Amino acid sequence: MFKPVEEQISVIRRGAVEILIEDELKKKLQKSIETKTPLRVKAGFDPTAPDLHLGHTVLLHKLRQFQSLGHTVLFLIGDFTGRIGDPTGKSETRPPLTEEQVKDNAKTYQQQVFKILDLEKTEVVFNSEWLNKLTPQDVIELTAKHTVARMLERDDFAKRYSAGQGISIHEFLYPLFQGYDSVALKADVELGGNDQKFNLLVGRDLMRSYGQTPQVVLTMPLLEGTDGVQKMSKSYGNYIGIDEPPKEIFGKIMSISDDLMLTYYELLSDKTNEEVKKLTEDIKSGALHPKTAKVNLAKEIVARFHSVKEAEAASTEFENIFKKKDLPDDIALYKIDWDETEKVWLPKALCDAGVISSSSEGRRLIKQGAVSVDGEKVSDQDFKLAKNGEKLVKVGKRRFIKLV
RNA sequence: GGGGAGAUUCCCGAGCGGUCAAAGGGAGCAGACUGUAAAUCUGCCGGCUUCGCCUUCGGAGGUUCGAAUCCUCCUCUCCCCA
Repeated sequence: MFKPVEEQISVIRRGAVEILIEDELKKKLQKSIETKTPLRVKAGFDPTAPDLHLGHTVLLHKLRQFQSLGHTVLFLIGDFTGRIGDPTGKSETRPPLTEEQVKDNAKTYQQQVFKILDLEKTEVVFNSEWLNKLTPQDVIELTAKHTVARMLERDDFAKRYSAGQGISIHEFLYPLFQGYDSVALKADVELGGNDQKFNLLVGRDLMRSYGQTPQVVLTMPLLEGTDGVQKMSKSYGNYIGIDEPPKEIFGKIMSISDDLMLTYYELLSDKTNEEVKKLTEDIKSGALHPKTAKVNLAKEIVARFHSVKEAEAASTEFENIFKKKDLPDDIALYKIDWDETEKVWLPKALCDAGVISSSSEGRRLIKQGAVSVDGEKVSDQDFKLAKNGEKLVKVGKRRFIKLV
């Protein structure tokens, strides 16, 4: 039922930043084959953000690969930590989530996650199950297993400490609790983003302290967002959500830089290593046009979360709008609230319609020559629309609205 | 407990009491170009029917003709000493 160790390893290794320690993983795999027992592969998720984006899927893909190899995924929802509220982001203190919210989020999570994961081979677990049961005594025992100096080894702690930024005590507890999760679950492997490396290693130490065989740690790179600068995150507004409409996903992928596209291929595509390598070379040599490669990537991703049909449709429409400068299929209609004069200042109307955020923005856009009504460019900032049937207004290249 | 430093527009980060809606960078938006919503270049980037007006610089007061800039108190953060 299980493939040979080397074969499994090559799949597992793909795209990973690090595997600590690979030899241990081999041993675990060997044992799993001998005992016909699947490995328990753990990955933790924060219940504060129920909307998954492509960044999350990097990890999910790796989990899926484990499942394809016959192993069991422990999908851990960190509801305990979520309910405490993580103030790491100093600018805005996250309010603690209620039990209700956590449950709702968890549900949404699962709906999305199983677009990628195999339901049959997944155990969904909540860490409040065991963390809530810890007594102060237990917590002290847990904290006694680690030192402040070691905590400060963690990169971001070290940086913040020397930069004079605050570190709350409970932040020290998170790695410990996360590690304790591994103890409670008797995990064989834990996956995480590269930024999680420290926490994952704490898990190894703790398991050893509790007399278990330490988990193997596998880290995956963080996916950069559409800006190509920061990691993909909802709060940076540079994310591509897997629940977004086909057109959005397609468009957003088309907006990433050609360089970033290659990274996306590596981390998100189902193409094999060899295929990705060839594609990279072909782009470099000019044999393959980067746009073509990007279109293919966009289609692949859209198809994954929607369907091949919708991916094709999104692709066609993209070409129509940006190449042939056609109109999209479905343009929103907004009914203007006409006054007695039956005229309305265009920026105001666009603002009311929600196309732009203020009439000042409308003025600016007109000044920049970005607005057209029924194909005619508007140049007068005071342009007034008369009540005269349906008007098609275009703002910039990709914002359309019909005004009535 | 004592002594210092700081809180600025989406983010980072400048800011002589007037010329500050506030430098610069990033993000974002637009235009040109193009091979795409890539890259590059240029412009915009608080609000208001805008050659003017209104609201912003942690909060509340105060000093001034005038404050993001000075004073007082408050809240929060950081550092050093204990």
